[in-house]
Amino acid sequence: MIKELPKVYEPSESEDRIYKFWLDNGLFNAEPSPDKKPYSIVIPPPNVTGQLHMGHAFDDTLQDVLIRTKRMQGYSTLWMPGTDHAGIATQIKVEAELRKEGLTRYDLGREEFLKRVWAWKEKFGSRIITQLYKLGASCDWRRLRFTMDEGLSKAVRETFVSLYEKGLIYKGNRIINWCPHCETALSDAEVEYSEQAGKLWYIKYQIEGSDDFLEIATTRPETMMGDTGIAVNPNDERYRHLIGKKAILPLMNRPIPIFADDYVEMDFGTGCVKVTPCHDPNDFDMGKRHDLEFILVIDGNGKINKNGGKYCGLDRLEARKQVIEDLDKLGLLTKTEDYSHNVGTCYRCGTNVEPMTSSQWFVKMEPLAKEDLAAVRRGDIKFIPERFTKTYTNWMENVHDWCISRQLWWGHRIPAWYCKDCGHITVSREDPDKCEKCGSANIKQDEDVLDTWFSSALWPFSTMGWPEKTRELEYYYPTNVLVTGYDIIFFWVARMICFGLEQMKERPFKEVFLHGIVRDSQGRKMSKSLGNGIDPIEVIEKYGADALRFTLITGNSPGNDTRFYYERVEANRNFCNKIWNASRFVMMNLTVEDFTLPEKLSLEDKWILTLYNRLVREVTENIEKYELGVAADKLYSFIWDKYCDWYIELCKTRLLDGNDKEGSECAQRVLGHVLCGTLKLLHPFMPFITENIWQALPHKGVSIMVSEWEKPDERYEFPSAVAEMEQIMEAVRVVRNRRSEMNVPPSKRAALTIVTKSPELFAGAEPFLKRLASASSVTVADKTPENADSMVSCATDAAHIFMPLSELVDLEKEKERIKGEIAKSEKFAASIEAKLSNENFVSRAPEAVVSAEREKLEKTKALIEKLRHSLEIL
RNA sequence: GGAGACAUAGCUCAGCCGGUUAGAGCGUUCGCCUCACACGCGAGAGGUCGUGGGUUCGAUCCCCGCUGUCUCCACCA
Repeated sequence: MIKELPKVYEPSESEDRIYKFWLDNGLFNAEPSPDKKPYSIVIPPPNVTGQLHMGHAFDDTLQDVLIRTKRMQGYSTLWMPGTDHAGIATQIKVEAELRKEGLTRYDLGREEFLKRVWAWKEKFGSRIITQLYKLGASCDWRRLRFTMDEGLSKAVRETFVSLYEKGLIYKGNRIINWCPHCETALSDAEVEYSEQAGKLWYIKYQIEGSDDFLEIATTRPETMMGDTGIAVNPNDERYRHLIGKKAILPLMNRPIPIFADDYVEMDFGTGCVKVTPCHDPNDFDMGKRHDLEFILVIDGNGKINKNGGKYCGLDRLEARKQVIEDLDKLGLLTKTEDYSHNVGTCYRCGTNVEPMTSSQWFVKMEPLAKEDLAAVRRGDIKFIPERFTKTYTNWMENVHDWCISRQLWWGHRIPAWYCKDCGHITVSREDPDKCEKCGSANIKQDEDVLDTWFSSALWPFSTMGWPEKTRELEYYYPTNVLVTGYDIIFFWVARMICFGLEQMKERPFKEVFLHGIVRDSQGRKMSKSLGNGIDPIEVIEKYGADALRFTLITGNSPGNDTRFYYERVEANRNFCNKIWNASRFVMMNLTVEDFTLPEKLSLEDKWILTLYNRLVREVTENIEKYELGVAADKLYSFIWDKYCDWYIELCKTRLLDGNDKEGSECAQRVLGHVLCGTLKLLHPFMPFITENIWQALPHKGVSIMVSEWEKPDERYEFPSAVAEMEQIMEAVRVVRNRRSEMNVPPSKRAALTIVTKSPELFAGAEPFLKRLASASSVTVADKTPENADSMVSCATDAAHIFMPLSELVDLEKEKERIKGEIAKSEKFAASIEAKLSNENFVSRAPEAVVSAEREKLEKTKALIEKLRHSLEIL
């Protein structure tokens, strides 16, 4: 037993050692076991070459709390770890490295480039994992998966092929979002809209065969070379006569049809819309409806192509300038207005996204979404907090087909081969060597890879070995809960539900526990560009993982953002220190070998045990309901305000008096029992310090993390002891209060005379009053002492306490003070009386509420009576 | 345009789906080196719970309107 512990807890000295101890003993390992119930969580896979940021720390702490709790509750728990290849993000990083050498990926070629990326992955792939060690994450690391592992790649391929066979994946030439910087298509979810200052240009078009003009307004003149029509509202009187005629497209001098479409708003701009089917989603639809020509004028690199006439080769922004200038010269530019509008940007690089038609692969969402909505409506999948159900259903109800092909090299290559002879596309589970239709060997694989989120969508089952039928899948699937931020509901959560239901015919998780974003102390998002990110590893090194974890868990509620303050980390570091010292105190006084509770318990033992029982019940319940912050708060206040501030102090009487062996041992057992139990309840939140202390205390088993979760024990419920103890505590408080008001130092002790109807109780409390209320002696009396007029008094509802310190007090001021207290209590009593005299209240409120009010009134009256008496004496 | 969240002490937030003399951390005031802890102990000050209605015996909590802040979705060229 360690008795010489340092006064200040130093987390850095033990955390790594403890983590290694857990690893060495295989305590994180998950095995399907028939005699246990399964509990599983898959980690939201971080980018393989990324670093741990506060968002991960938050997300993973929440998961670790749940996993550790369930493990202690006897479940066979699997926390499945892994990393994501993060297509665009990783490729961008490696390309940036290449650029330093003056190279592009095209210089290297596909194969060489991929070698580079793999090397990059080897170099940085383990960094984030070891950072998770620091946090205390209890994942089964033997099972670490990567989205581009062989097995997971097989899952991706199987899914692609089977969806293709069902007609749920198709290739089509449709309008998509294109990032000219990343040079790839993006899905709708990958586009972030931002308000940008722009201009609205008004341009004159001549009507064919006439001297008349019509005017259009546009924010994007650079696309006009691709215009193939002009639309007006069918009800617009101004333009009705032009419908069916043609206008001459300026600069290109090409006649384009004028037609009517409901889409056009009459009161915006001029009421005439230039239609560019290849570069605007709405125009694309109109183009289809009215059978317009489709002319692509912007290339993948954001430059105008050969269809753009003289502007060919110009960057889109340069082209815009030129077009405006030319129109102005021709006298066709009539007006320029400032106009602020939402522009789509790439979520990875921030570049303005270019809508354009392109031949891409899509997942047909409509038939899938039906099931996805039904599962949530049935309650098979529950969102916490519930309001996110609506976010999800709104999105699912309006979901568009998902563009899944990316013009990147890093990722899962699309398993489709094009026949150069017959044009047939062969999509296959095994690499084909000939066209499945015409047998030609002249086939070539699609150059593109799949959206990163395609493989992420399979994560809950691909990590467990699917498409093989594995023990893990059988036992741990579906997972119990998915823990993630509300910001990736669409990217990930919705798609996992989609593919889980489609491929497994079973939901991927039963519950989705959503949290918010960790912001800086000013409420700003932490970001690289602002430089306001806080590195969790630095926080851990300085304050310990437990303090960081506690900071992330407390002070917020599910689904809400939270701000990060060093002051809070410090407060929680102090809490660790408090636990450390309380434990140190217990150990310093230890002579018994175990913490079996004795038959005969003291009042204060009954009090703390009752409160402890309540704590066990509530903390367990709170965790069950994902109210982790509430649970943590309760542990904090129990340990600090109840166990340390009162119980330890009360125990000192028995522990330090020397002659009371039985009492001392009883106190030790209760102290130890409650401490051990509280450490267990705290362990999911603060795994390191609890293990550290638990190891130093008498214990059974290898580790606190596999010890049995506490259960409430009805044998230790003592409500009347709690009430009695409260009376004593209240007496201590009022005496302290009086002394403090008079500025009496603790060293100046005073003889107390207590007038009470519970003489035994207060006589028994003598040691407590001596220790905690600076009493030199305690006399219990049944009536006011003779010399009360020369004493200072204070009162609770149960006790009238006198102490001879009157020389320290101004009599008149004392009278005023008492009068004030009486007034306050009388006001309170009056409010209760008002309630109780209300017929409706007495008859309609629950009996328990009414009797509680009656009791309150009685106590208040008892207090007032004593205060009045004090006043009389003076 | 649609949806949602938030508005509680100087600051940041809790308040566990109606009954509390409304809580915490930090900050602040006063007194303490009290034999676990000054990363501490004791005692205080500080809140018309945004606003106007409604439901109820009773509303910080439920419903409706308003004001303010924020977020997401859609996206009018």
